Amino acid sequence: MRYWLIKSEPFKYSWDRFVKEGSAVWDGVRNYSARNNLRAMKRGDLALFYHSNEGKEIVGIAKVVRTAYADPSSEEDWSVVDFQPHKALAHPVTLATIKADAILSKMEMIRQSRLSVVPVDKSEFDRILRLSASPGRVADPRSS
DNA sequence: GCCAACGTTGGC
DNA sequence: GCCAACGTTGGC
Repeated sequence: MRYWLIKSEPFKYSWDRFVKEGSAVWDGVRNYSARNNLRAMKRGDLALFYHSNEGKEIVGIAKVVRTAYADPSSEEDWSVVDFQPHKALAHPVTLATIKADAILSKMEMIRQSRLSVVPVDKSEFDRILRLSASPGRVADPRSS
């Protein structure tokens, strides 16, 4: 089981709409690294759902329900993956929190800030979940 | 194969 | 609205 992070501008496609519709074809990815990440996803993998531009926070978790297939919105060699909502975060985890955290500030999403589909380590994923359980920040284990 | 020009993403 | 980072394109 692997973990990922997928980005969406809420004005284009929001978490709320994703939940309302019950599933999403993740199309429109036009970057080779992002495409390769999509292609590496397996059924059941979990992806953090991040709102870029507006919000700048992780708001929920999506689950891969269909692995990569040809993007119907393109004649070229692009891929899509189907997701279903898995769980909303009780409290969104903001970019500011991520950047201020010793573990999370090393995330690929920070290193490669423009990439819309990035891998996430299990330790990072677990920490996001912990932070999302309560409002505000949770003490960094390394600093205690 | 190099690199300048340009477009896009996304944070600020 | 600006700009940094980075990917892509195309001339040479």
